[in-house]
Amino acid sequence: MKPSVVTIESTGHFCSDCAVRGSAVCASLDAAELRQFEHLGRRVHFASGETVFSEEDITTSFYNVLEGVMRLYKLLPDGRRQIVGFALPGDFLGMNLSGRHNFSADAIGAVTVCQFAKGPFGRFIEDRPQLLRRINELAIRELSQARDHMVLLGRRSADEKVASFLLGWRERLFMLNAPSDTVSLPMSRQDIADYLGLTIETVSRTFTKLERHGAIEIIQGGVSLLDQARVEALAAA
Amino acid sequence: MKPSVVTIESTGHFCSDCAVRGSAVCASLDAAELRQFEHLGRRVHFASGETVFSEEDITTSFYNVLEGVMRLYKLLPDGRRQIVGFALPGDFLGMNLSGRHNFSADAIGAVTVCQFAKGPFGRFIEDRPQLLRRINELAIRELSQARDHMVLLGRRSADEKVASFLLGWRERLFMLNAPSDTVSLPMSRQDIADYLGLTIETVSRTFTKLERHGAIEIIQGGVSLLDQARVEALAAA
DNA sequence: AAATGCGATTGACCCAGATCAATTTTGGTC
DNA sequence: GACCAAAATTGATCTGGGTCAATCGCATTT
Repeated sequence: MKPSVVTIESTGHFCSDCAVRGSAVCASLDAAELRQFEHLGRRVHFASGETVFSEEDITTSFYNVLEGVMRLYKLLPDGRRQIVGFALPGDFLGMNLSGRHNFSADAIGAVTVCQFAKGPFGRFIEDRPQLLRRINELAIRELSQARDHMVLLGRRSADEKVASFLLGWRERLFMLNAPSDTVSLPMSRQDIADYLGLTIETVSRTFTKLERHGAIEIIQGGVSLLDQARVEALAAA
Repeated sequence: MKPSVVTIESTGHFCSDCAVRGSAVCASLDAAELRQFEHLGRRVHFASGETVFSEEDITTSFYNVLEGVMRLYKLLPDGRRQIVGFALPGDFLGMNLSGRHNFSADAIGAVTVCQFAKGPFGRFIEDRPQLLRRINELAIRELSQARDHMVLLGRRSADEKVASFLLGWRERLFMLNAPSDTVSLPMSRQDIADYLGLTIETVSRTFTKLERHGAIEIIQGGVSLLDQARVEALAAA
């Protein structure tokens, strides 16, 4: 979907009371640095379905997700799509070598990001190895997740893929805030399919199968984990 | 395979005439720093099939590949294997967050690495942001490769997987040294299968098919690219 | 409350790639 | 150069998940 209305808030927000203060890149900054940092970023809102940046776009900004969920994906020339990850509040996007993004990102539901212009942000990092170290840390974590996902894509069955996805997603939501055995799934079945390397039909059938076996209950906007042990068994660690 | 004979050379080597001087982490160091750096690493040899480190091992060292090829892989409890990458000279291994490796690595053929103890290396980085930046650069490059590989694993057909693999591997060898349309494949068919998320039979059949179509010739220890355009077409970039 | 439209589900059928099972080729080794 | 073991190839068959094609829900609009 193409961008339509983007809202930019210029003022009125402070890093010190930012929701992702503790988990994002900025976690590595002290109070004084944070005040300077504040002037670098601006909050930007995206409506559901809007594209935040596209693969092969020149990188002009870095983004810190504040609210909402984004899908990160790559397309093949013939339209096949692979979702390489979902971004949640606290995730940092935009790192690259070539000066171009190497995946596209769009909003699933309403999204707020903290946007940093590349130049000023780069200069700010320059003499703050702490921040660089933090960014490195995030990159290494993502790398580890990426490798786990390769195992899933290359070597797991459809049942295992869906079960691991549910557990992994639940875990990520848990890390953020809401402890809950009802797992909210803001993304579409097609998104899940493109994340797991399956078709939408297979994802749907697998959900239904899990429900028939009493492992989950499919509810509005998500699922309820009824029998976590069973789902874990299916995920086959 | 378990470690058997590991040869350690304590002296007699200098970073300044190291084969990977220009491409590895050390590329970010100046002559003076290089002399200090020299004392941190030691060259270690591994014989074919030996394991350099295993997943879940406590990280005690970082490694810089100097010579040879390594397979990097993860295993599922039931033995299914996914190769998450191949390491070539210049590659840097061992970065992680948890203090444990998140994949295993073993030698394909004879391998020489430059091994750094975690502590001293960490301290050396401490006040050298240049080096940290270099490591970050390498991590980001790997992340980009990992995402490309997710697309391959999740959304490409067997033919496309094999064709892209051949082109990608040829490209990596090209970057290193030997410009050549004969592509050396030091890894086994099983390794290729576990890298591409296929079975050994499918890899073998696809090679044969490519050969029948005149796109490649299967030779001792590799293949010869006869019709690169055709292979590229199959890879469907 | 009927109409619309899109996401999700379900069913019927198919096929790419897995599995199972022999060979064949290659590389050592005595 | 005969022998053996491991790797690779090839063939026959099977099947998990894809493809094609209807519905089925709902939420939104009129």
